[in-house]
Amino acid sequence: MSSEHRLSPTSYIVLALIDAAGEATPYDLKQVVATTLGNFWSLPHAQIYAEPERLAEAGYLSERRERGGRRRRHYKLTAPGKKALRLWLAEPTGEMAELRDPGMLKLFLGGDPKQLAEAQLSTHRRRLTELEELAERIGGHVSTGFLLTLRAGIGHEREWVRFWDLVEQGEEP
Amino acid sequence: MSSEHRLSPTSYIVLALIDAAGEATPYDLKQVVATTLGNFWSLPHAQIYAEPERLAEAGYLSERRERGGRRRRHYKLTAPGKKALRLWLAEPTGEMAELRDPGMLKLFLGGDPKQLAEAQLSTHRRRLTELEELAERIGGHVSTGFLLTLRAGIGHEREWVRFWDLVEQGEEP
DNA sequence: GGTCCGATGATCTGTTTCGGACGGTGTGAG
DNA sequence: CTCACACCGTCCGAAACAGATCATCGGACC
Repeated sequence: MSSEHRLSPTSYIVLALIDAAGEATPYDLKQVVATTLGNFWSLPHAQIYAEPERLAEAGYLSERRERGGRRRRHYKLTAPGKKALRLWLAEPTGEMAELRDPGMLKLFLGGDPKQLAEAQLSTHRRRLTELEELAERIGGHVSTGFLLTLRAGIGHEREWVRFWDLVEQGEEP
Repeated sequence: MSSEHRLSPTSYIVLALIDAAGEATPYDLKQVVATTLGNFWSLPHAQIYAEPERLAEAGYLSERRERGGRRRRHYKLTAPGKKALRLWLAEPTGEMAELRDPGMLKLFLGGDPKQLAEAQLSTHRRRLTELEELAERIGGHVSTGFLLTLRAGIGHEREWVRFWDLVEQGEEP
C-alpha cells in the first residue's frame, strides 16, 4: 500500500478538503472547490471524481459506497492519508507560479498594447470588484487561508489594473 | 488545407517566433523561449518539436529538411500561416490567468502562514532581483512586447514580496 | 397517485499536455 | 584519434482537460 505514489497538487487538494469535512463525496468537493479554491485554482470536475478513486486505490482514502440509488461514494482519510497530508502541509514550498497570462502572451508576441489594455482592463476591473465584494460578504467567518488567498488575489488584480492602465496611457509601467 | 484546425496558444507562439526569425528550427525556438518567453510562460521542449510538425501538416508552415547529418527541420510561415497569426494578433483578448500558485495553495489548505512566507519571500526576492537585472541588462534594445511583459513580471513579483512580507509580520495584507 | 421538469450527481471519451528519459550527432581538447 | 561534452531530437506513459452524456432525485402540478 502506497509504496511509491507521486501525489500531485490535486491529490493534496482532495486530501485536505476531505480531511476538513471529515467525510465527503466527490460532489461535496466539487461544491467547495467552486465557491472557494476555484477563485484561484481551477479543477475540472472530472478530476474531482477521478482523483479520490486513485487515492483510495493507493490507500490514502477509505471508500464507503451507497448500495442503492445514486451509489454515492463517501471518502474518509485513512491513517496514511492523514500522515501524507500532514507532511505536505508542514513542508513549506519555495515554488512559485508563472504568470501565464493570455494578455501578456499577445503583448509579447506583438499585439497592439493599447487595444489589449482596453480589453484587459475591463475584465480585470470586473474581477477586482467581484473579489472585493466577496471579501466584504464573507467578513471574518472563514478560515485564515481563505482570507489570505483572497487578499492575495485582490492584490494581484490591483496590480493588473495598475499595469494595464499605464499601458493604456502609453506610459512606461 | 487548414479547414478546421484549432490553434492553441502554443501554436501562435510557434508561428510568431518563426515569423520573427524568418526561418527557424525547433531548436532555435527552444533557445528563444528559454531566454525570453520562458520568463512567464513555460513550454516543455517536446511541444516545441511537436507543434511545428502539426502546423506544417495543417499548411501554416513550410518545412525544409537537411539531407545529411542532423537532418534539422527548418520552418517558415506560409501565406495562411501569416494570415492566421495576423488575425490572432489583431484580436485583443479579455481572458486572464488564474493565480495557480503552489504557495497560495498550501496557504489555503492550512499550511503555516509564517513558514510559508519565509520560504516564498526568499524565492520571490531572488526572482525579483533576477528580473530587475535582466531589465537593466537589456536596456532599450528589445521589442516593446518583451519590455512590457518584463515590467509586468517585475510588478507582480513586487506584489508577491509585499504580500508575503505582511503575512510574515502577521499583519493583514 | 402519476408524470414532468429542473436540479443534482456521476461517468465516459478523445485529445492534449507534461515531464523526463533516452538516443543520436558534432566538435574540440589533449 | 578518441573521448567527453555540448548540441539536437524523439519517444513514452501518466495526467489533465473539455465537455457531452447519462442517471437519479425532489417536488409542482394535474
